[in-house]
Amino acid sequence: MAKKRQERFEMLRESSKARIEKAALELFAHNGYGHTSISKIAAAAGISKGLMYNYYDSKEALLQAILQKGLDFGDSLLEGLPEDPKALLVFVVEASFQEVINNLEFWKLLTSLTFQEDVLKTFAPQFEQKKKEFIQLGTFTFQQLGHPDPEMQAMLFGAAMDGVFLHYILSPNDYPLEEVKCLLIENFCKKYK
Amino acid sequence: MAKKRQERFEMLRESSKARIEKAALELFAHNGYGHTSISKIAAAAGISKGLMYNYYDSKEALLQAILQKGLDFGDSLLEGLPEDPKALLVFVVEASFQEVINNLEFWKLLTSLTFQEDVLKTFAPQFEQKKKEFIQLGTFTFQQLGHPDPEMQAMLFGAAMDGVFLHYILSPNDYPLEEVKCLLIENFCKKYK
Amino acid sequence: MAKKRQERFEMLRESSKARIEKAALELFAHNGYGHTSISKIAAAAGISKGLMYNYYDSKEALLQAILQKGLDFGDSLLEGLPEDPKALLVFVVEASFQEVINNLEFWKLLTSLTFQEDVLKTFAPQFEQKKKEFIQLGTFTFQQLGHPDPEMQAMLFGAAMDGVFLHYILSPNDYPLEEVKCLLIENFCKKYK
Amino acid sequence: MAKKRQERFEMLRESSKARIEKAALELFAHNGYGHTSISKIAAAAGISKGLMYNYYDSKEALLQAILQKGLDFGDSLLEGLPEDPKALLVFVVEASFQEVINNLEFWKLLTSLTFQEDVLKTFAPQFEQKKKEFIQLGTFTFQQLGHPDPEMQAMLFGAAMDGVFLHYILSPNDYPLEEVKCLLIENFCKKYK
DNA sequence: GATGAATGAGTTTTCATTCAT
DNA sequence: GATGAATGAAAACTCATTCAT
Repeated sequence: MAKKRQERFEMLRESSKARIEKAALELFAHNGYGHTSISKIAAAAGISKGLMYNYYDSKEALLQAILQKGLDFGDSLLEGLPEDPKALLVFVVEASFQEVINNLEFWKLLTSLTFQEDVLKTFAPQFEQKKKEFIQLGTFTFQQLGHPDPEMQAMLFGAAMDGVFLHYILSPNDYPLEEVKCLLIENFCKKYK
Repeated sequence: MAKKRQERFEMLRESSKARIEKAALELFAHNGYGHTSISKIAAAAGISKGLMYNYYDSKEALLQAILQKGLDFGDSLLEGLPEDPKALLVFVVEASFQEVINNLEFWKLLTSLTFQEDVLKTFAPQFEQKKKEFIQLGTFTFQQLGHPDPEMQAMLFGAAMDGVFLHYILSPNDYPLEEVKCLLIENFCKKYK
Repeated sequence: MAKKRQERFEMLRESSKARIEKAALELFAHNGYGHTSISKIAAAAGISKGLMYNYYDSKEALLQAILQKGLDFGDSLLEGLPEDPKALLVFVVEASFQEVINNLEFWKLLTSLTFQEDVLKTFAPQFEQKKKEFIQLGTFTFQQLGHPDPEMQAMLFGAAMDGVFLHYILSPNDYPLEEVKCLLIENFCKKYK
Repeated sequence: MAKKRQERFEMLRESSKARIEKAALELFAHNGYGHTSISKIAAAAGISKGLMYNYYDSKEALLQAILQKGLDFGDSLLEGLPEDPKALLVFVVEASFQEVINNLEFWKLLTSLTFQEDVLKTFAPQFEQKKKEFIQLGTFTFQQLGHPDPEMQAMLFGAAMDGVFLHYILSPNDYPLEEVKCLLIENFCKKYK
């Protein structure tokens, strides 16, 4: 039947796409987007150069596909937040750390791309929106906790997390992530008189 | 002192070498190392492509020369430190923020290179050393201030600063650097019971 | 007769082969042979790329098949000619103009291929033969009409027709084909003293 | 002196550019623009592929440069026209034939490009303008010569010339250009009662 | 017959680097 | 020192063709 064939092709396609995206993410994260050639991706994925272009219009389109997948995945962070402000902050910290641990390569890639603005322009609006939401949530929560300058504290809080992630991403094997996380919680997730 | 580097620039201001490095730093910081061609650097510096190779063996050697200058800072940071632990932390924060403000382009470049391991490999040992010294100083100081886990607190402190710098570097015009700095001092530079 | 080709198309109308040739002719004529990919032809014909290779050995073989059909015309042109020399010339003009109008795309393609010698090399002998026959017929006719240099006049006559067709093919919507045809007849299809 | 060096470089550049344009025109005219790769041009010109891009931004820019040069050259056709209408037509015929003979390859290239509209879009306005001028001149002249439909006659006249050129371009060695030219003059450059 | 995933040779283009002057 | 013409390796991308199903 025709369906069988279509299914088979669908499977082939998905398997190849997955292989390509896996190889590309790995190489992009490790060597940088600019330093990773299609040839290397194809070699790592065990396919020919040309096949990539059956699935993605360009090298950049491949990157976009990888980023989109990662962003879809991370959308769930702000769901199911606790009501209690202290608990909420702790939850955000825990969830964020878990996400970075789980998708280390993706976050490494994303962070490295931050400095090549042109490649990220497609996603810039989405990022700005998320950042704003994060700051707003933080501002509101630090206000509840009695902080005198909740918005700035939210920014500092975000910066501290990003700083930790930066260090962790750069040497994930050595970094005492768990301990730093605990101190981060102690330092920020508390009543401010 | 940061003045050292400035002096060096002063001395070379009129020389081709200085013009090359100035143009290169600007372009590298703005457009990225990989996206900046020798042609553009030469044009911006007002010299010929060939002359570059009289001074530097390669594009990477030019980069290394630029980076080398940045390493002077760390040395000067740890000079003339106050005795008092609280004052010391405040001093380090103030000096670091000032350095990043003064040499924004250099730090933007350095941060962007963080994710191109190969390019930085020459400096990796030096950076590791500086980082260790910074952590040791922090550890000692937080101990003096009575923190129960001074080493981890030093790491968190360093991460928070780097996070703030990261955000500032990415949008230097919008970022409320001064306010965040004050909060950073309030949050970290204090007695811990 | 031109009907021959049409019949052939009728018979194959529903078949994949006819759909392929129809789509290919359209695309070749509009976008050029070189700029038309097999993928686009297959998509336009509603078949798979692979199927094309069941019918034709290569892209060029497909082109050759399309061109072969056009050669039928010349054969039919010289059938049923009037005896009277003036009437004969008028008949040739009318029939040729009608053929170009009816099969505009085919003639557009053929003309554009004129400048890609390699592609036409298969047909070069056939074309040469037709041209020679046409010139001979013209020579004979202009002789009957009393022209002092009938062969050269035949060549000029053929060139004038081809020139008109060239202009018409390049902007079929604007060109005053009918008026120019009338003048062509007036200028050439007459007694030369 | 600096001037000497600049002159020397200027000469080098011009000589390379001339070699490139000569090779390109030859190959474009013979094999078609699309079938001629940069590699082949470079090989024919005895230079490296890369050098082309020192002088032209792209393959298309090289083509444009070649076309522009040819058009500048052909601009002089309509200068110094005789007053007498018959003599004017003869003059146009003679000058046009001479131009095509002198720059055969250029005209072959230009004609072949007529069917790849996209490449010519830069020049389309210029061509339209020239064509219009030519038709207007012809219309006016045939009117002077007493032709009842001078505009259409001008179009036929232009078509006849283009047709002759087309045939000549396609087999320049065999074509009896001189004789056909004489007949063209006899047929068109005369009083129409 | 029919499909479309997969291939790989070929194309345009970029750019760090060399070198004759 | 200084120049910029010239090189060539490598990059992104295209597409006719093959082949397992």
